[in-house]
Amino acid sequence: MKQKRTTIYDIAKALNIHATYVSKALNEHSNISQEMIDKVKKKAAELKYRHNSSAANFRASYSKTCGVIVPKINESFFSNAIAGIEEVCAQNGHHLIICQSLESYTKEVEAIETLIRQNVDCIIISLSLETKNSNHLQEVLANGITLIQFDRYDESILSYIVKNDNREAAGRAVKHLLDQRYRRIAYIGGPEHLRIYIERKQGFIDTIREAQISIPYEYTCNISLRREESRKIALELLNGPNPPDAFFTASDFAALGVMQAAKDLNIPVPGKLGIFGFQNEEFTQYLTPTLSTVDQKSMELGALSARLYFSNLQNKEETGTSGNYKTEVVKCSLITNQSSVRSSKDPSQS
Amino acid sequence: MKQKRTTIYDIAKALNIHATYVSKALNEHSNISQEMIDKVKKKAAELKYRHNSSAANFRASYSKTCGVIVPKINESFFSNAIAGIEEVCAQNGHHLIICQSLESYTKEVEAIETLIRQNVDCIIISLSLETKNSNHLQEVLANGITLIQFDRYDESILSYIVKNDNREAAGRAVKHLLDQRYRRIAYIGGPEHLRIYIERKQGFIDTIREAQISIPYEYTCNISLRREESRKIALELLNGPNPPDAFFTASDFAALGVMQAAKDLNIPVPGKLGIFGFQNEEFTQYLTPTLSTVDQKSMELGALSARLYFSNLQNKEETGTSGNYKTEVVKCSLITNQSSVRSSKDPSQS
DNA sequence: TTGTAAGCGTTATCAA
DNA sequence: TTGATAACGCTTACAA
Repeated sequence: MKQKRTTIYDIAKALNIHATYVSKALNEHSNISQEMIDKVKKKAAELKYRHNSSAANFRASYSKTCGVIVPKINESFFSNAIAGIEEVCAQNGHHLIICQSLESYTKEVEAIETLIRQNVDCIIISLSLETKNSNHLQEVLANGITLIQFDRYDESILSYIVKNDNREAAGRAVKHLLDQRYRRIAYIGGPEHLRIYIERKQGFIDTIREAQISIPYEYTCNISLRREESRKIALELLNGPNPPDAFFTASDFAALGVMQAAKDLNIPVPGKLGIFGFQNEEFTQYLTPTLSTVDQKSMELGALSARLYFSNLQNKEETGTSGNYKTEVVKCSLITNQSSVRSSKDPSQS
Repeated sequence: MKQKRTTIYDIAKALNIHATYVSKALNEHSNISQEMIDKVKKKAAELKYRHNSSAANFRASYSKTCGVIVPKINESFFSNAIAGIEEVCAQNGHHLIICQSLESYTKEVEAIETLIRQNVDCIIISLSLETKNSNHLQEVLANGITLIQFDRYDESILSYIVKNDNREAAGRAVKHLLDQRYRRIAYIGGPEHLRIYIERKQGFIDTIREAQISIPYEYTCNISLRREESRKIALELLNGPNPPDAFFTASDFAALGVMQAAKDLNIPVPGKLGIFGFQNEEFTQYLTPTLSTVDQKSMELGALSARLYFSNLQNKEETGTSGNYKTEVVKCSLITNQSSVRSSKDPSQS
């Protein structure tokens, strides 16, 4: 159906030279007269020739394409990360094939399959919440494809990892809450088969311990971090015999649930309840009160992931050896908004 | 560097049959004994064979890939649209190559070039604000690639168009403001080389006229719809001799600017000033007051764009003819939030 | 400086 | 039922 596109053969025929030579001319190989180059290029333009990357890539057996798998494209953390990846890839003449796992392990496995079939040069992934098994990641490596995990990673896999200083950042957030005279701080965390949630929780626990405060058993929980689920948990705790006076959550969506719960119960934030999220989703700045959160630098996280691939690539070309896998850490910054900053009049509870 | 992947030749060698036959067996052609199919598949699994789509696609001269170009991946309207596109494409065994124009005409042209080179089967695009010229879109068609424009489209190009009922939706929004007893309604619109901004403005003007109200000259403007720019304009109008009592804007970001201006001037919203946006960006629901907006059904817009491609594809296969280009219209729904709903106590100004 | 051959992995087509 | 050939468009290596 599609009309045939112009190929180097068409140009060759028109100029009475060999196709190979056209290819060389277009690529400006040395040993080609400038005259010829100009002639070929002119004819190419005339015939509206376009380099067929898919043919060239096929021959060279690479695709100049990076596969990206994220749980959800339309979640600002991920769309920012993708924006960062896209920019770096574009700068390096690579393209992006994007898949979403929708937090499903099965879909994630399918996406990996697809990308391997597609012959992508590297796969940049942030794992779904459901992913507990890493055979599919092993497959990526077995196919000689560079694997880069960002944010939600599996430590048991030999790959590049780009992550935040989760433990430290969580610690700083909790420290901030303590400084604001909150004392009964609850933690809402994520599924702990994912390392980042262990790290964030650890930051929480360590910091509380350092302050020589004990944490009631029910003050820490691990959930799937959805808004509604978090709201329910917050309601339970706040209605309980020993309500917390602050929440630190491993996700802004969970924090949103807490905020909702506070509204349900008419508890003033930050006066009687401090809230600190994690992720720096776009909406945090629009809430009333604005939500304090940990800025994960999502765009930078994405960009760094891509850069890691390209620097490794360059290294490979120059030295013939692939660099060692390494873990890069992007330092989070705290965004202390209204939800966690008390005025001096606000009472500390005890 | 990359170790060679298993091909059908490897399987053929292992089984002492011809590669062609392996291909047929894997594709379960008729005339192949079930026994053979099983044998081949078993060996394929054993050797960890993976179909090389890029080789197959190259041979078939299609790529089973859709190119997507949006101004900004990380703007919820677009990331939702992409999510919709992705889902439909995945269902149909197609992949997505995603580019962002960052609202730059030059980048958009480059992206088109890239996608043509990549041999994508279709291009789904929402134009950059800078795009006034459509030669690059013409090129897409000239290369036999299906073109689908959504939201920000150029009417002069023969392509599929997926858009909202912009004029009607704008009319309904303005009608709502009138019903809420706002009378001096200003309009902040976008660059009018893009049809959608003409349409939205027309909806505004028509509705105001129908109500037999006259619109002061300075009440309508066309800008690039950025928050700061809009805020400045709103400040000017609100500080002017004849301040508006409501704003209808062609974008939520512009509405955000207006809201900011109202805060700057301590004008109560919605009491003294009504605001109605357009786009249904995620943040609108988190503002205080929540922002009324026109829900463009971004995910549906994206999904429909993709579906249009696949139904055309099917049609082509079945009848051998490509269907006529058509324009699909997605009906917006009004989300009337707090920013435009007055209590009965609020005075109408005159 | 220019030309030729070969091959990347797949599959449609024709032959046995 | 199985095998062989050729082709998709490009580029690398080598020959002239």
